Parts: sequence; structure tokens; C-alpha cells
Amino acid sequence: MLDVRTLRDNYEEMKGRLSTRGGDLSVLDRFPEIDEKRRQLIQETETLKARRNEVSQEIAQKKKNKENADAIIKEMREVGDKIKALDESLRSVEEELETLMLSVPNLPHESVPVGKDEDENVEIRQVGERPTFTFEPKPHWEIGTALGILDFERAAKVTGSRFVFYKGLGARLERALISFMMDLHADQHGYQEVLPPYLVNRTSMTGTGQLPKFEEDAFKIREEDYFLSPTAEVPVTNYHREEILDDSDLPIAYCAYSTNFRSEAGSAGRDTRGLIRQHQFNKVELVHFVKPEDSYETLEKLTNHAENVLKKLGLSYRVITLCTGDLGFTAAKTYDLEVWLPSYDTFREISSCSNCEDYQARRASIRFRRDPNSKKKPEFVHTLNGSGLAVGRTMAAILENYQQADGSVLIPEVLRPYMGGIEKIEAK
RNA sequence: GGAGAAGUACCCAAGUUGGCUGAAGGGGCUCCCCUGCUAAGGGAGUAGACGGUUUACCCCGUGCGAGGGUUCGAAUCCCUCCUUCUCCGCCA
Repeated sequence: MLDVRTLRDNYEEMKGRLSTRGGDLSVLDRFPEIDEKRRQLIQETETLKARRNEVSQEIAQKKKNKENADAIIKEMREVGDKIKALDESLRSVEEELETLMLSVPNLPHESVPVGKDEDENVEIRQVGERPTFTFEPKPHWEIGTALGILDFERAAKVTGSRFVFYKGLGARLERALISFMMDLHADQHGYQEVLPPYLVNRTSMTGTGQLPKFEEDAFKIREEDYFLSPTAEVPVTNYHREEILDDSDLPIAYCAYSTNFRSEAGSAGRDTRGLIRQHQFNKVELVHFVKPEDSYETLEKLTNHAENVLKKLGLSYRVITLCTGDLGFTAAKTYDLEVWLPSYDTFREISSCSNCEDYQARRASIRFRRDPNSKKKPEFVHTLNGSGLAVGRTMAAILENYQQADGSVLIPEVLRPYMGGIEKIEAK
């Protein structure tokens, strides 16, 4: 959420910057009017309340002295009615303002390239060697199915499309990847390990920005107002919701493995085969809470941590900066990591690292106190999150990049300790 | 799932004939005095937060788990919800 005061004072400028995202900004047109109306109502109602408080004392006095207070009680009855009416208008205006503010995306950082859509994202760097094949490389779902480690057909029978069974060494490899990533981040990158709930409530989904605008993208539990978490960013960022942290607590860095669920509404027909776009997938997520002045430096670190996973796995990738038009709703700046997938003959997203600045912190009310003895107001932290990495897509990348002419797949060196020393997955 | 109890400020904890309690008392914390230092002792201070207004201070409003209601006025009365605890049942 943007700061209402800042928006009021820099309305035209901020509107201009927001428009580079390309979305519909017409909701903002109503802002000055609603904002003004709200403050006016507050003043009116508070003046009356101050008077009511005063007169209440008077009434108490008179009652105590056994004097007659009927006249002022009658007057106060009218004041009470007015207050009630004004409070009601105020409530509806505040609700309107809230709804409006929740539907306005974050302001892009000034370093973000202005652009219309993903075609205008800017490549920062390419890292690693792409494999060369003496044969036609196969897509990962063919490799995995042939090896008997992925079973899409039975998943479709048991559940539906966009689900998969991992089996045998495939299941083992998925588990190895999760452990490898978590160990790397926890032991070498300084993150604290977290295993969060997979169901989250509506307030949490609103705190990180999935709601209210993108409800159709999430799976909703029927009986409760719970959602299947689409990313560990939701539970882990909301872990500190409505808290005031101590200066000494920061920075905080969590790494969380979780299974994620997405409805993929609107993605019908895209990536229908393979592991790339599943309703359920595993992901290791990195989440930071930092002081505002540190967040951009942290974004670089966070991105490097995610890159490290790819480097150690020996996968070729590139880093791109999302342009304003491709930026996510809550992000001020985002780097995507895209891994090389031979069968696609292109790079595909495998991680997205974002600085949300104080946008989520304001929605979720996550603050910190710079000086415990100062009377100054607490400030909002900056939150960042990034995948480190999407495990299913990593599995796809390994199958494709490490495939051999005979249909087998080599296990990257760093994973072998997690695979009981196995070096290769072969057909039985 | 059934039965019961409770949610007051950093912590503990008073407070149901509604109005000198927006909150007693204790602990903790901060400052001062005393003491060579420490301990002990004495004194003073201590809602935080949000909103309006403001350069800032002051001021005003909200606030006793959350949200409604009754009332001139609610921590105190009524309703709904949430959370925690205890017992029973069930269960990975």
C-alpha cells in the first residue's frame, strides 16, 4: 500500500510513475475527493465527540448534586445521533479509501527500465555454459516419463491436469534439491530456516498483496476463510505482521521450503506439458526484513544467493531486470533468473527476486523502532522475497541439461551426497 | 467434536448497583538521591499505537481480545466472532 499522505502531496507525479506499469489507473481519479471527504468527516465527528465528552462530565456532576439534567441530556441525545450518522458516513468513506488503496500497485523504483511488457525487460548478465548435444535434446517430461520418475498420466487420473507424481529416484531427486537448497541458504548464506503453514488466512493474503485483486489466482478452502498459500512469501512475510521490531532485530533473513498452490486461472493452454506450470509445486523461498536504507543492497545479495544455487548445479542462466510494464503488483524492483532449457531452446523463469520496499510492510503493518528511547514513530521495514529456487522447474532444468544420448540423466555433483552417492538416473 | 474458564498497558494484576478509574496495586524499565564500588535503601517518571491538526510542542479523537448493540455516557450491560487454558472424546 502506498502512503496516503505522500500520495496526497505528490498526486500527479505518483500517478505518472504508476502509469508506466500500464495497468488501469482510473481508480486513482477518485482519490483526492475521497481523501478530502474523509478528513472533513473526521473533523466534524471529532468536534462533536469532544463536546460529548465534556458534557458527560457535566451530567455526572449534576446527577451527583441531584440537579436536573434533562435539558442537556436531551441535547446530547441529538448530538449522539449526529455522531452516529457522521461515523457511519466516515466508515463507508474509509472503506472506500481502503479498497482504493489496496488496489493501487507499488511505485516502480527509479532504476527500473520503463517498458510495456516482458519484451522490454533488460538482460543484466548471462552466466554459465549451455550444454551441447550430439543428439536432439528431449523435453523433460519425455525424459522423466521414459525413466519412470515422473508420472503425469496417473496424476491426471488421481487429481487432474497440472499435477504430477514423482517416483523412485525422481522423488528422491526432488527431495535432494530441497535439502541442498535449504542447506546452502541456511549454512552458507546466513538464513534462518522456517517451515511455514501451507494454509493462510485472508488477512495474510491481503498483507502481501495477493488479495483483494487476485483472488481468482488462489485456491480457497470451502469451509474456512483460508487459502492454499501460493508462495511461502505469504506466511513468512506475515510472520511479523502487526509487529514492531527492535532495531537490533534487523536485518532478518528467512529461508522457507514449502509446497505452493496456484489456480493458474488465465493460463489455460500455456505450458500444459511438464513441470513448468503445475497447480502444486515445491519452492524454497528467501524472505528479508531490512531497514529502508539497506533494501537495494539486500536485493543484490538476495539475487546472488539464488544465483548461487544455479551456479552450484552447473546450470546456465541469465539475470534480467523486469521493466515497469512487467513488474509484479507489490514489487518496486524485480530481478528474474531464467534458466536455460534446451528443449525450449530458450531461458525460462526459475526465480523472481523482488524488493517490495515498504509496500507490503504498510499493508501488513511491519515496523521497527530505530531508537528504543526515542519518541519518534516506528518506521516501516522494507520486505524482499525471492525464490531460491522453484524446485520443480529446477528438476526440469536438470533433466534437460544433464540428459545423455542413452536417455539417462547425470546427477549434478553437489546433489550426489543427497542421492546416496548415485551419479546417474538410468532406465531400468 | 462435547463441557467449562479466561482475555485490562512491557509483565503480573485490581476493577459488574454504567459517570471523580483512560484505568488502582506490584514487578520491570528510565532518571535522581544515598553509598568508595556493588548490593540494599529513598524519591520521581512510565500507555504503546493509530488518526486529525501542527515546522514542532500543545491540543483533540479512538483505545481495557475484535466487531456490533443499548445509553446523554460502557472496561463495566447485551449480541456475534477470535484466541488461550483445563477436562472428555477422536486422531497423524
